[in-house]
Amino acid sequence: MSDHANQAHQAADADVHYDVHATEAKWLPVWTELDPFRADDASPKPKRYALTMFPYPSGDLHMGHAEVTAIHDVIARYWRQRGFEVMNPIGWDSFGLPAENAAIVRDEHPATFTYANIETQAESFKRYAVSFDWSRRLHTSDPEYYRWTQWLFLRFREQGLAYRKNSPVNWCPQDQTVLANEQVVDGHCERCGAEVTKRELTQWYFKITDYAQELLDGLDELESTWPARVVTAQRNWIGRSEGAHVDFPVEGRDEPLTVYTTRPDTLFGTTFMVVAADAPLAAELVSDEQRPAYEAYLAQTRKASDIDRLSTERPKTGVDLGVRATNPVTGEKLPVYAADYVLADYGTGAIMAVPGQDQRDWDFAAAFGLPVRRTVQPPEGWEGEAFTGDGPAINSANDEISLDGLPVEQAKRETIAWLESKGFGRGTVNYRLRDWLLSRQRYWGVPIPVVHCEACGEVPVPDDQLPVELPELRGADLKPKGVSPLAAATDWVNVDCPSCGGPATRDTDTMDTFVDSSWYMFRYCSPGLETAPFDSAQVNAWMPCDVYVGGVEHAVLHLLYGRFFTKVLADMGLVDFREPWSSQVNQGVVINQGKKMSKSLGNGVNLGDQLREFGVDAVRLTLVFAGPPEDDIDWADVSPAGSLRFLQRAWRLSGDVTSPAGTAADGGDVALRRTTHRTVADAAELVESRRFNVVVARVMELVNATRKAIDSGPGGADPAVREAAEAVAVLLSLVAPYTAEEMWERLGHEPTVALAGWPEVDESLLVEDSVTAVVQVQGKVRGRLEVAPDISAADLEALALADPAVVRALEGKTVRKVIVREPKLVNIVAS
RNA sequence: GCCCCGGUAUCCCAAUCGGCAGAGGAAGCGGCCUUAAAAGCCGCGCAGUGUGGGUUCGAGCCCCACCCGGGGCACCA
Repeated sequence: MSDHANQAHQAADADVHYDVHATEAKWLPVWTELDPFRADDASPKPKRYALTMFPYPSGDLHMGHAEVTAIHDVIARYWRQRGFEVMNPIGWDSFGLPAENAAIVRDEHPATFTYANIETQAESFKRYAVSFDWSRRLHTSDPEYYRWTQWLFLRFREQGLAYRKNSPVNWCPQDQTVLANEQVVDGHCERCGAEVTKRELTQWYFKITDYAQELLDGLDELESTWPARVVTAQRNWIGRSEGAHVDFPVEGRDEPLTVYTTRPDTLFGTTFMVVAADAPLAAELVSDEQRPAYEAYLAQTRKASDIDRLSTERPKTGVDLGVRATNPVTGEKLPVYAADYVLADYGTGAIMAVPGQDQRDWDFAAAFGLPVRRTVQPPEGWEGEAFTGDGPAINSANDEISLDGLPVEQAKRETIAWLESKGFGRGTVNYRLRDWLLSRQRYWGVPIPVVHCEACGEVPVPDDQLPVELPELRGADLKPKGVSPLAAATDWVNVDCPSCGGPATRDTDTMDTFVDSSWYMFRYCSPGLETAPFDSAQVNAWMPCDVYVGGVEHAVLHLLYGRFFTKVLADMGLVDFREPWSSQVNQGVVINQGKKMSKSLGNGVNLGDQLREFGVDAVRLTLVFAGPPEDDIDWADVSPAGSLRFLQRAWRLSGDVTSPAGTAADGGDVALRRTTHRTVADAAELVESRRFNVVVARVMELVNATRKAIDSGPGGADPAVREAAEAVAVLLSLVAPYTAEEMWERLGHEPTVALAGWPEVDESLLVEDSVTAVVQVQGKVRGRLEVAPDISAADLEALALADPAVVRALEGKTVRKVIVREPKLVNIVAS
């Protein structure tokens, strides 16, 4: 056992120390018995919903869990003290790959590993004294939960919001599954880090793009209550751009070649066209003569990884498709190329190339010896290649329209109007956001509740047959084979078609686990409900969540998907709000010695060790006090030992109070009473504005002031001392529940301090009877005056000018100007 | 390359409206207590706020440029 814990345990002089671990052991069962954190749906109190991102059950809790829940719990416990009915639920995001991979290695079932970890984490959360409502606990891998995930999927499908399509998708060769766009980071699998390749597969998608504009617009309202970086990340991700679709007739083809451009004003400068090599369109357009060359190029493109494709340094490659398109504005015949620098799944998969105004097109033109025609006048002395800035249009006129001389924005508008009037194109809004690829070729997830029948095609599993439960597979059965492990469970796969009764097979993919976590906050509002995913009335009563606390790594994935689900549910009439989380807090990460904790660096800090050494309260206090919640915490910079010392100091106050419980504070030492009331008032404001570290600092001040009052002031019998100590206990209950409870008991009260209520602030004690006014001459402090807080500007100016030090400073000078900011400052300008 | 956030004492961090740069903690130093140490208690703060300009009676805070750190986007037409 460590030195610190030893000292705490010995408690030889009981007035100085309390036994941290004995205190934890004492109160935990009492709280379990009292069950003070169960949220009452029927409560008449105003409701608050405090949500923390539910954990994935990987081993035991670590420092990251400790930080997020410590911060989150301050808010939940504060609201409770303020008289709100608080729902603070907990559950587990318990489907997912790590358990499946572990099951393969250990020849087990993923559930064994998963549920064992959940139990471990649950016990740890309880010891960590998080004020969760355990009665609402859920696990996304429970059939009772995923039944409703399937139900929601079917509702989405009915509305055309879940559909199957064949297209090139991101494929992780390591995990042997497809990935959503959001799960590919710099060309690598977000989860395992393997280089992602492309495969052409038929997959399930959610049509999140239908909501692109609303998801973007909704961010305007969230801007003031969500972290700026999350809002920015989502805006970037959605990537709205405004431009036009332009139709280029193609010789020998009825359909025109339609491109998307954000620069319709540069249409006159188009000197060639490019189609994404891997777009079906390219294969359609290519001439017979060029087909072999195209196919060779395509094969080469397919081999290139996203890493290569993402490199902007890479030389431009492509192949002439052997067809000609006509520029609608000039009538010119333009060559059409296939190239890999154009993306198949953005816009129309084809572009009009304007080398004069686009560097990528310039590079391609240079590589293929294609002409350049500038349509925007570059500034004097321009030595660059493509010019993308603003300037007057040039070389942009035909018999019907002239853009020459117009600035870019105006030229765009004119061009779009002309295109629309001629039927050659139209103004368009485009988004970077793609539909959400939700199917996965893995086992430990929600089975997609669809049956494929030769006669009937795609048939949804009827609601009354839900859930479609996972077949029992374990160990080697789960090994990635490129097709879902479910496909091998033939008894499970082969079913009668729900529609015609003929032979059919189940869909063998499972859902992305982000589907599970897109609606769990709704389920918490009516967790046991067996007839629907949630009770709309309860959901509308509790939601949207008043605060959502979690890591910023979910800025675009989970947080965007959850918003999307909410909007769909609102459109289905199931909820009456359109954003699930009205405010959000992102905590930083806990690092050590300037670096991320890792096994290879050997700088890991184990939460269990810290709790054994310093106790729950000291660790929680350290995490909250370290700095603003969103800042990273370097464990080497903070002092859990210092936190423990402070808690002992606070606790000791409760033993030095000699007045009986219930003593009225009136008549107590006014100076201490002022400090107490000021601290309580400030603490409320600071919690509301999420400056938890400052709250702790203010409580430390109050503890110091109370100590002073006991030792060298009015003494422990003064009623103000009791008032202060009780305030300390309540304020500390937000961060250090064990210490606060112990103090509360020693002060003669019944448990639990968590429901003691926020101390009432006496406004009259917040008004000071005098304030210090600073007198400056030329901005330098020359004197101080004790004045009444309501002193008039004229009186303060007169006092200031009469101050001897000021008079001295003004000798030989003429007063030019006097700025008075009563009651705190006077600045005299003189020369 | 573009966009966002941040640089305050040895360290972590405070500083509502532009108004005395310091609330709190860590480390350090000194004292009391102690046979001694630990713990406890008391005391000790001349950094002018990354750099250079500007606005202002007055700038950590506002404006401009730059440096450093962190994050997002990036062949998305």
